[in-house]
Amino acid sequence: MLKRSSGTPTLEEVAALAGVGRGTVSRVINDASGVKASTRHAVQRAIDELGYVPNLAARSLAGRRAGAVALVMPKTDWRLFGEPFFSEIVGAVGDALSEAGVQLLLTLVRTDAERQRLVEYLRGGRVDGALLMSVRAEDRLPDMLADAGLPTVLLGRRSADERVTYVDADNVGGARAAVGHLVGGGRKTIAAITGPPEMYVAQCRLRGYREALSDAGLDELPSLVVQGDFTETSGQRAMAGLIERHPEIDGVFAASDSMAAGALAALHAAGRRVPQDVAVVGFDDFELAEQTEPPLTTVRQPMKEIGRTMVRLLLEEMEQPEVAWRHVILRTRLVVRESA
Amino acid sequence: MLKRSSGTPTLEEVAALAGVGRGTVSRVINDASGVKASTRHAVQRAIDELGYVPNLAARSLAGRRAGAVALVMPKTDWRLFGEPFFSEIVGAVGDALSEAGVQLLLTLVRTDAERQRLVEYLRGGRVDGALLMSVRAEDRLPDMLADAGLPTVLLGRRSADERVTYVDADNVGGARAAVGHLVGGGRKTIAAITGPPEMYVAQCRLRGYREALSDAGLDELPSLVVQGDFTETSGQRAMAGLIERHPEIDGVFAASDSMAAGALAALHAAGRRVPQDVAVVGFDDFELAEQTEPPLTTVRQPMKEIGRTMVRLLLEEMEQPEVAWRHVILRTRLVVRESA
DNA sequence: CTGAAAGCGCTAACAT
DNA sequence: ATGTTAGCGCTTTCAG
Repeated sequence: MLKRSSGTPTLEEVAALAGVGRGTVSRVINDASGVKASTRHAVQRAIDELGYVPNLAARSLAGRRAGAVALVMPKTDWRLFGEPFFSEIVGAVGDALSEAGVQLLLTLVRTDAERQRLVEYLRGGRVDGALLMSVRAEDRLPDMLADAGLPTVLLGRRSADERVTYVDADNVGGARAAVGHLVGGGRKTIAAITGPPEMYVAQCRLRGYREALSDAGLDELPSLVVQGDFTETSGQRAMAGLIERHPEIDGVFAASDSMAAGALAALHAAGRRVPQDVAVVGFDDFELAEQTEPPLTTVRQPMKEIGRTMVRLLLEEMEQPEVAWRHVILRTRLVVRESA
Repeated sequence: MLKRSSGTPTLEEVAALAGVGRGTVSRVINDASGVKASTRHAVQRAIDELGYVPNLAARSLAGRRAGAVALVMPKTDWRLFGEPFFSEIVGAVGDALSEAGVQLLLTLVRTDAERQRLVEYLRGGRVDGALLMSVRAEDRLPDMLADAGLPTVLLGRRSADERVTYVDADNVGGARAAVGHLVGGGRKTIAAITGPPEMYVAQCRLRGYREALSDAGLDELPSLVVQGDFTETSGQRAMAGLIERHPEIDGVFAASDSMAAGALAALHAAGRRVPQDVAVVGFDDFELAEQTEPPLTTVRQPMKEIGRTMVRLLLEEMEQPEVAWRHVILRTRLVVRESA
């Protein structure tokens, strides 16, 4: 960076103007105790007069915290940006960090070159920790960061055997509750529209479906399980196929709200009445679920809670590096929106 | 930040292992010329062996660039996240920065406390410059940063008299072209649905409308100009009112695509045929314009170009601080989508 | 309670 | 071509 040609005042200049030593100024700007009120005021006056702002590079070099954490997201998931999922998480993370006086930095990763630069950036001591969103199973970034000793927290896990600290929603339990709700409503033939099997979250939601069927003593028919990719279109297509093969279906569990919305569309198109003929439940509970006709019953993830928990874990690790990773699974909640 | 307990190797250790001085290592990691290939290799080997990553805080302290720039956006405009407007800009900015080897940091500002922290962060020498999006007229942030000597580039200007470097689209010219298109199509009674008058962009688009009318020798009827707030709902309401007062309207210029879509809805509701009875043109040209029925003719802003230009200006200012601010107004383009 | 001094890890100017 | 040296601005002992 171009030196602000003798422009920005330094701590030393403040000290000189205030007629104290630099140590004292340092204590004042760090709210350290043990400074006489009068000198504190004198220093503060000098700071204001000079418009002094501490140089953060120097500060972190000198051995304290960087005062910032990064929230990393793969650019492939940019669509997330517009979704409540993303904004709620970022909002919650931002709030929690804000309270802690930490600056939030969002970083996007797309190409390998960007990845490389990001790693150097993150490992370069300019952030105190990293929060990673929607990490793919094969992504090694979390390990690289964690191994480098950088406090790292994932949103969601990459596999059952995740070895980096993470926060996740109870996907199994949520799906189980959703399907349980269908069972409780007297549905006998319940289909599932799942997500990509290579995504752990999809596996979990499918497992929940199975467990619920098993709980209810219902048989699982393989042909009742169709794979989607979390998009609305895929849900629609999946449902259309299901209707054809299994006209007797009276309940559908979709592993995402978008797919549930798609399923709804396909059902309407096929002339089925919802929920009279077929009941549908989704997973995620974003605004989408309320906009459908009829509104969808869905499993809600506690976004705010997830964000705050991620920050809490991160701050704790920054405070006191943990030897082991930890994980937190947050409870989900079924939001029933049936007019039946 | 917790010191990575003697974990992370330093440049000095690399030098020792490679059996060279630190200056040499510095040259190698900075791709500086004038290092014998053999020693360069030796150093590289040491770097790999130790897993050395330069400490960025130290690097920026020592006087060079921070290697990062911030893209700041007010959190009030979060909705932008999902919009093509936002993602295209971020994409273009990211690409340009990526080529330059600079890390992009997105920062959100909401509360005053966050603002304050952001200023300290930005002025703290951890970024080489700042790009600001959708800044309100009354916002002093740009001046604070620019005055502090931090290279700063705005997307759009706050007023006619903007004193911070900015890149903007030719809003006047775009609106003029749009309305000119209506005139060319033989429309005689052309209404305008404008944006909030306190937003400079809205003023410019309104001015373009006026100039086009004037060019065509058409009179401007005050009651043909209605104010919206850029949302679809406001466009719909505005159009409904216009239809009532001026059933003879045969052309509509909306200062945003969303409002144009709203106007379209109102027209359909009123039984008007588009574009036979009434032609509508919008401004912005995001996907929305293609999804309406019929597709909207709109003024397209060159998002990619805007993003790249912002980065270019920023990098230039980083390279060589300008005494004066500069501005670039990019041409817009009318995208005609009329089946008439 | 406060001043002085010793670095943090790196770059850059100066020697060699 | 490469080693050496002097800081960058701050935090943090360690004295006083």
